[in-house]
Amino acid sequence: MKRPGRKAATDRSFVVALSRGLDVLRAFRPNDGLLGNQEIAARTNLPKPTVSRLTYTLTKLGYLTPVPRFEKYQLAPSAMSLGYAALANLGVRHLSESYRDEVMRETGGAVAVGGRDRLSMIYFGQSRSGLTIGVQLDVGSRIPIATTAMGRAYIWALPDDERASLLRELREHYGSRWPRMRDGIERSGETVARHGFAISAGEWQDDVAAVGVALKLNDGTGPYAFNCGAPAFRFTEDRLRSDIGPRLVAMVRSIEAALGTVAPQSKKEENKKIKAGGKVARMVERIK
Amino acid sequence: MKRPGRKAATDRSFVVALSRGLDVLRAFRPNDGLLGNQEIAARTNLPKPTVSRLTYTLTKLGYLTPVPRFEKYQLAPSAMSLGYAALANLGVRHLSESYRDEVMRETGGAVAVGGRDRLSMIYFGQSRSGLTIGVQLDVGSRIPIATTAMGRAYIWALPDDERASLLRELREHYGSRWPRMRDGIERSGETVARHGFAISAGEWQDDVAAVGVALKLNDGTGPYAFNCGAPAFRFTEDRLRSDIGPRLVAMVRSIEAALGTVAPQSKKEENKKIKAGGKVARMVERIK
DNA sequence: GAATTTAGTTTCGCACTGCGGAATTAACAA
DNA sequence: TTGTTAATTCCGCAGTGCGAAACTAAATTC
Repeated sequence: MKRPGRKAATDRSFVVALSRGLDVLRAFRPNDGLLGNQEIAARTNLPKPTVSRLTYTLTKLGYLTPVPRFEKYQLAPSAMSLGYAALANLGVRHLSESYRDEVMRETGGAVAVGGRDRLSMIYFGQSRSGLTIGVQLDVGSRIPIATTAMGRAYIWALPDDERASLLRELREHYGSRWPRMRDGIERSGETVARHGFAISAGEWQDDVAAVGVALKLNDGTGPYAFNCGAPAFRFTEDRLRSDIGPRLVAMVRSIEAALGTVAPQSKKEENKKIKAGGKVARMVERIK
Repeated sequence: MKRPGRKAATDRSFVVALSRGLDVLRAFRPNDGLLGNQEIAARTNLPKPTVSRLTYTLTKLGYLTPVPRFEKYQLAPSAMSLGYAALANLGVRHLSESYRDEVMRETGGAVAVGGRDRLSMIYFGQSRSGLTIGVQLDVGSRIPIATTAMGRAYIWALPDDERASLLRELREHYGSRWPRMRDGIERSGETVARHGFAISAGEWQDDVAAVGVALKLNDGTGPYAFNCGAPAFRFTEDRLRSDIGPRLVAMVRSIEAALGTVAPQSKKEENKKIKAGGKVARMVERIK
């Protein structure tokens, strides 16, 4: 008999213990700092002894710190270092910095790049001036995909099939709130098609207005997306359309040019890509 | 027969698969961005099929992205979000920000807080002005424990037994280079005892000079450490001793006061702590 | 100060996972 | 073609990782 609570028994390459351990780490969300085994068990739906073993392992490895005073655990610095290795390797982050700074200075808005994690976009980097008060987002911050300019730009940069499955996930997640969100997403689909940027004015936080533009890479990763936002009184919807949006589009196009993302650079590369087709297809299929 | 490559078979609570999966993630270091299964296998000393399964699992979970173009993997945004949750929960980071800023302005040096991961210190947060060129360290950056001011301050804030075992690890790690490092560490032990700060002038990077001061918490986590550094021509050894060092010590004492780290706050807490003794001891013992 | 509640740990037998040596497939290079 | 290098698939089985239930230990209630 199959034990309860397992993933599909058929997938012999999926390492359940690893998945569960990472779920335990993810149970720690910003601002609830300390968690006991009990709470972790509740959040992850894992039985207590299993959680006990996983926290024990994670502690030994240095990803969790016990806080004896409260008999709870806290994420440790090691957990951080995982993430920041990721950051350092995201070329877009570094390469786009000067472009972001420039647009920030020109527009007075905060400019950021991010990528997707589940149903959120995560900030890789951002340019803020002392002026851009209000929005206090840092590297690593999450914003929802469905209601933000960055997220919507991302959605419309996805290949059709991936977009479809993302939208399905969003629908499930949001339940009754979905129709309103879908409308916003569809509207931005139009602005993306027509002008290259998505808009969200007051749809995420009612005093924040922003535009978003996606960046596609040709290495199979991404897409990523940029935004430029400010308090609503500073970025009127008109200004977003006529000034900020086009500017951000221009910025991203420049970055694309700098990255040479348009097409494989050489005959050889082109060749490689075609030949790799079979293998890649299998790879993607399996991951799907 | 025991299979090769396993941890001590006796520890029934240690989840090997989780440990290995995290090792795979850690195999990605800043600036070598893409790794294939082969390279991961080499770095982690795991057999190829095992790596295959782990990368498959991590990819499915969204921690790795396949880069089909090169048939390799890259750390994905999800990996980052783990680390960020850690950051957001480190009260010291946020609470110390204004203090750090002030010292940065007063001294012209970059001021940072960090904690330990293995044999490195990791930056949680830092204050840099436009003036502090040269040192380009970001949140998440690693610097060695043995040769930096931050690391040395940390070492001398550890309880004796933990310090001893850390020093042992360092000795093993550095081999023939150890004696020189030990000298530096010992020297800073004296300055810490006498003045409260550690110095590293040109011992990490020969054009960087810094002081470090540790912060002990009474919740059982940490310790953490602060540094204040600048190009060597700006911070002469004399100035470190007479000006920067004392200033950083004063800063950390203020932060400690603000955190109320000196003793348990209430009779009830005190009580709790004592009663918890037995359980805590067991916990620590097991983790040791 | 006994009874209850709440949180975490230990036990233990065994089902099934995760393992890894060896074979296989695939993409290139010569 | 043949050789080389890298990744995946096979597959039998050792032993890991599992989780229900029992247990311990604090904190709380009455």
